[in-house]
Amino acid sequence: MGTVSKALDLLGCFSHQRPRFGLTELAKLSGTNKATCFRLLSELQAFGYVEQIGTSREYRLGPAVLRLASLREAHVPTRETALPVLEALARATGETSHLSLLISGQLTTLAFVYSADHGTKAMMEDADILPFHATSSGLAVLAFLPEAEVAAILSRPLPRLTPDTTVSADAIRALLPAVRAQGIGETAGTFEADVKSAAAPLFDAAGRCTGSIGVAAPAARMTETLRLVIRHELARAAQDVTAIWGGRLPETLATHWHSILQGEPR
Amino acid sequence: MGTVSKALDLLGCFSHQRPRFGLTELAKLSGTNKATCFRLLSELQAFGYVEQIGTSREYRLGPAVLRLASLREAHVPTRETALPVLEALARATGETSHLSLLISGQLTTLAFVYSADHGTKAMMEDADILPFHATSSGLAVLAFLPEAEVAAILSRPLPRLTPDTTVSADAIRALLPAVRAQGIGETAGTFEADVKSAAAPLFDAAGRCTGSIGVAAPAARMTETLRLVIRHELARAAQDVTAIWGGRLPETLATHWHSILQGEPR
DNA sequence: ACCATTGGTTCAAATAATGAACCATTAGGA
DNA sequence: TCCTAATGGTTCATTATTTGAACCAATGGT
Repeated sequence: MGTVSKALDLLGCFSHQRPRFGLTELAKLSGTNKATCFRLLSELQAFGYVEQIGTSREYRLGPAVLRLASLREAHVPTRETALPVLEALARATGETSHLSLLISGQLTTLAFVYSADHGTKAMMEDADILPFHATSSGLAVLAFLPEAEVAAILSRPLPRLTPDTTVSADAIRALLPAVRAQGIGETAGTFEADVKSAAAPLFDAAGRCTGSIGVAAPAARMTETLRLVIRHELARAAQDVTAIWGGRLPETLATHWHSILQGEPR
Repeated sequence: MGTVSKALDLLGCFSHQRPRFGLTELAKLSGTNKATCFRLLSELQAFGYVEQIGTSREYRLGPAVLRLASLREAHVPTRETALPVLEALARATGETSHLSLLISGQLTTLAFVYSADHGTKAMMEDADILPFHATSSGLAVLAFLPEAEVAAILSRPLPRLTPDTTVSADAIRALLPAVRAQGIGETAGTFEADVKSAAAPLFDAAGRCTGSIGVAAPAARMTETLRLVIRHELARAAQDVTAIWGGRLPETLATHWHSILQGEPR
């Protein structure tokens, strides 16, 4: 593995749950030698990608990442262009809508919008990484990924996050044909015990699946009626985002979603 | 130089002016061998920090940078907390306010706010890199940087951007004591011919200068009255941002700004 | 049909990365 | 107060990776 990859691995260690690290701590987590980790961090620090917190010596992400993100959004406004669709989706369903991007084999939350309709709602955080096997977004993406990538993902450990999490790779695989046919993945309590959700895949210009758009609701509110509304709105929203991003739907999906949109008027 | 630094240099090559690159192009610009550049890009691509544009083979920044920025802002809300101050500053002065951060020796625009008061205004872009010698922000920061860093910055070429740009290092140095005493740097037409601007430095918890906050206006509108209003509002705004970020002003500055705020009521 | 340029690849030579052991500083507890 | 056990940071001989000139294949313009 290249040296650069190790440095980027270090950046990947940061998360909402662990936003700062001591040197030894990070070395342990990333599996690098302490001296190596130190040298890598020093280089990242020199460029402002990490910084040390004032008095303590812990490391956290530095301001240089803001510049890159700003440039990326200015040139390829991914988040900005998807937000209006997310807002419409949250409004139409009365539930939390969210959008995830497939980044380097990981499904990363890029944006979300809450609905103001209810006192309770499914909560989300930007930049969180979603497990493929336990989320509707994960299933939606898995169903449209090349077999090689699916195999790679399902060969990793599939942790049990709730009593209902599907932890067998074969069981996950068995779900995918239906997801592929419908163009929508659904889960119930597999990620968070009291949340049910549905999600649809997104595609790039080459027709590759690059992410998903979803809706999550407290289990108690997910009636069959709401479920159908969500499926309807998701088909529309996924088509919209894919179109805005200049993507292209697989033929079969375009057809099936068309029928969903015709058959179940809002 | 470490390999990681070379990879980070590649990321640093991206800008508003040049948001995508062919391989050969980027190799030339970054001064790396084409093979090296390719290998580095491949590693960055594997992690989603760059991506190749659909049909063409050009590279651009990838979506992974969005995740990092999102995490950084969630944990250290730099931009978000400064924006209200920028808005107040733009409102109070009727001109464009902006905030820059010292990142890895470069002064980087983090945020800006336009005023709706006039049909013309000084234009800005996020993530742009400001030349120290030609901007009020640059002078404000230079005046409060350790001598070693000042020397490093002024030893680099100082390009003539307009007929009025100060291009002599000694001439820049001569300006700094006044800026240090006032706590405010000012320029007139040194960056963009028809823009005058003023800026004040920002400080971190250790009292180090980490950026600046400024106001830029079309030269024709910068009367002595407006200039005094801007100086007044800048002193306030810089104190506010420094306080919000948990920074500490140098003693002398705190005193001088206090007198500005007392002496020139709004 | 040609040439110029591009992205991408190869492999021996050169260089940089590695990691066990070490030091210095700090925090906490007895 | 002193001792212990962490921590962040450093060293340097060994090792493995990076490097770059030359090369290839593909594309596009003339």
